[in-house]
Amino acid sequence: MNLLGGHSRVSQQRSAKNKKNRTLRVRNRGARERALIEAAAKLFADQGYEHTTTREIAAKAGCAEGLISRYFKGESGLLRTIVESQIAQKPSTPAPLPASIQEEVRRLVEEEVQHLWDDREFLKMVIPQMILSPSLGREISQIPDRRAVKIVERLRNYKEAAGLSSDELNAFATSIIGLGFLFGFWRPVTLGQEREASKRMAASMGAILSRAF
Amino acid sequence: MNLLGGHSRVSQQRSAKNKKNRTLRVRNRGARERALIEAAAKLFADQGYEHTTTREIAAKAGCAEGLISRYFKGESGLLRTIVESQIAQKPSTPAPLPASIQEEVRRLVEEEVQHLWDDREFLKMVIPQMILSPSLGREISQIPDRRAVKIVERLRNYKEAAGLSSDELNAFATSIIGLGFLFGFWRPVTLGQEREASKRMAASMGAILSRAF
Amino acid sequence: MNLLGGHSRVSQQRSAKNKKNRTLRVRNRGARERALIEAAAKLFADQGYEHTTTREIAAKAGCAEGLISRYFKGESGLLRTIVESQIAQKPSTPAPLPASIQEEVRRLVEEEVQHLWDDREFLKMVIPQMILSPSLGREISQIPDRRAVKIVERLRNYKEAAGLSSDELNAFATSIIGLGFLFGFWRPVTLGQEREASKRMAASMGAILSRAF
Amino acid sequence: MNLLGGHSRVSQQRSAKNKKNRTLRVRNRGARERALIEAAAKLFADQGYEHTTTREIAAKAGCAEGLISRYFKGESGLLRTIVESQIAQKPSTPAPLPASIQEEVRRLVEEEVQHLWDDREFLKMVIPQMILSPSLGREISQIPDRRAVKIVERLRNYKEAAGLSSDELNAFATSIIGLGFLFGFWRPVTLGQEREASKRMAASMGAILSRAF
DNA sequence: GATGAATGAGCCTTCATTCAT
DNA sequence: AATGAATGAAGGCTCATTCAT
Repeated sequence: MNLLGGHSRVSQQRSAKNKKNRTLRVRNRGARERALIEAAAKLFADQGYEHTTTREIAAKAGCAEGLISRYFKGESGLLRTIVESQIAQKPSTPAPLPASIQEEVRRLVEEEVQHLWDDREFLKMVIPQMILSPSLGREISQIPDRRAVKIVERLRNYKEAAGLSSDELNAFATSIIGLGFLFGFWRPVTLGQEREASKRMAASMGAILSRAF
Repeated sequence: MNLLGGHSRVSQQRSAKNKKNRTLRVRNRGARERALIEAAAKLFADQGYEHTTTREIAAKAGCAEGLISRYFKGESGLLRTIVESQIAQKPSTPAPLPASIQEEVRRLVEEEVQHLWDDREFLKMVIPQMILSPSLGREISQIPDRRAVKIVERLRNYKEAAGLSSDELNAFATSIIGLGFLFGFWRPVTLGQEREASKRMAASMGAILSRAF
Repeated sequence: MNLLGGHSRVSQQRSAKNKKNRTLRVRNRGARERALIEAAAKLFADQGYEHTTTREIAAKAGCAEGLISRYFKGESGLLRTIVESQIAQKPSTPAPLPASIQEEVRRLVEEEVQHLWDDREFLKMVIPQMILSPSLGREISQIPDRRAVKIVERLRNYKEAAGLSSDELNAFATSIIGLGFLFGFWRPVTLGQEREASKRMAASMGAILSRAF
Repeated sequence: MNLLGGHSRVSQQRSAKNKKNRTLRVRNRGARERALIEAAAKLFADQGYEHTTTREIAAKAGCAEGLISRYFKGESGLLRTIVESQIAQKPSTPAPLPASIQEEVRRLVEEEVQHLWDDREFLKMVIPQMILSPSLGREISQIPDRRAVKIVERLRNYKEAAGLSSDELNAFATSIIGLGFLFGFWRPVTLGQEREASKRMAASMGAILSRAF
């Protein structure tokens, strides 16, 4: 009941009983945002974005549900924030070049497998959204494409790479990335193959590919 | 029989028990089930299972919403029915063996690319669910695994295949399937790469792989 | 937990316990719509549109909240429906013409006062919305404008009306409507004047106006 | 002093108790209060009280949201402050009496129309609340009632007014106020009639009314 | 004193399922 | 057998207020 006698829809004066057993408030926006992002990323990966409620995210992050809307403009904004920060991620320092291209190919395959496995939480989270939204897919494709460019550059350091045209080299690098996806993420995570078996298969295939030179 | 035109298993179970008025009833029920399956498969692929309402499915199929619960025990049963019928699908007739293993490898890659492209609607539909449900992933992994076995069998017809161990051959076949997935589905559909570019990359890679022998 | 192991956001299978103590379902869409309209009109008038929750409307109408969205496209659609049906209302049968224009003026004022009093629930409901939305105001202004035209027509039946120009006659009729609004609605309902006092004032003013001829 | 520039009663109460640093503090607090009142009055009139958030008010006033609770005991207190200051408003200096009562009646109508037009922002703000709260309506009705008394007093200066009883005179004055409301606020602001057309209608009606004497 | 981060109750809406017709 | 009206349990979001800083 407000000033004018009407029932206010929103302003129900918080009664005295709420003063007790209230959680201590902390003021730290940055930490709250990070907690929400972390909680959401985990839940999105585990249950899927569609099955994750803002209630769950807030509970896991230990803060109020309303902050999701306020900080990220809604649940979808939270997803977008996570995706964008992942896309913007800086590349790691490159490994030293092995002596032979065969060695390098094997190493690349192994590295990609590991990399995709490390990113599995992110992939589980975004793949359903990529399928729904072509534009998101295109945005995310920057990640493997940039990696492919890096691989081509590395392979060009070996004289044997001269035997392949630019397009072939590009297809080769893209395929290495793809095999990383396949054996690092797709088969172990999505198809449920045992991870060690996946890695062995990848290593076999790396060895076979290295013979292309 | 393709996914979207497949006979529903439910309709086959039920068709026997209607003794009277059989022709009419069977035709009606079967037709309705097929209409629902077809409508659902299209909508699930386009909008995702999570964003497809039973209302939409019924509207597109031209029948009442309640039938989804009645025939398929709910929306999820409809998805299950579709997935199961796809898994149970009979393999198509194999192509004749080319003269050289190089030719065969190139052909296999191309065939896989085409195959995964043809199945893109199904994949778009199930991938988000596979990520959510390891058991579904394991079930679906039967499909590529059976194909890999077939590929191994075919490659064994060439003497050059003897140079690879059984594990290597298996990894090789699995990788071919994976490249089919990569260039037939993943890159064109999910990452938004132009389909022809994807096919060219796949052909390049097929050529490179064929040199492994 | 659904088919795929994920938690469905919406499809929580209704457990068996709900089968008991469920209200009997009646299938009568028209009656439901009318009940909702009636309940909403009353609540909107009493508490204001902004302070009326769909929960309250549904409870008062004795049906499920979701129907408001389904039938009227939301709470606002319910308001729109009510307003439109009021605007479209057929005019009542006109009273017989009194012998003198003086009598007619007094009668008109009285009639308008009564009319606006009768419509007070509707006015209480729409006025806040009219103030918010100019377009709604313009739409609703059709009601008094049509009434003013009718009044002008009636007055033209008396030779004394010839003493007023068309504009004057129009202003006169509009003022009669306005006095009806003033003493029939505004003062008794909004300013809290005692209704009988309002009516007496209106009668006084009617008498004074009648001397204009 | 106009509504939107009026001194807050709260600020005057508080201004005394700050002994130290008075000038600065008083100026700041008073200025903030005035800024909040001004911002709120504008927003309440434009969007309605119900649709105005404290966030918006604070943003427009250029100060912190929390001050609304602190200074005015919440958003509703802000509205109450505005309304009370308007009700308490001093009457303006009366115009000189024209030679004829006819002239005076025409002048009064015109004056009222202008007056209600000037107050339109205030009316847009309070009308929805008046409809919700009879007590607020009664409080606000002081404003037109006091004006009606003033009009009666003025009319009594003319001998022609003696032809009307006290009640009639009162009804006449109240009707003039009502026509001011009708043509100065209701029709142009709420019904969307063009303002000049409203004024012309009012002038016509003023002329007609003046013939009552 | 002033700020604005944080709270959390409550709102409208959606939608799979049920069941009277 | 088929329909679609009705249900009701969440879900995301808003926003006045509180209170740590």
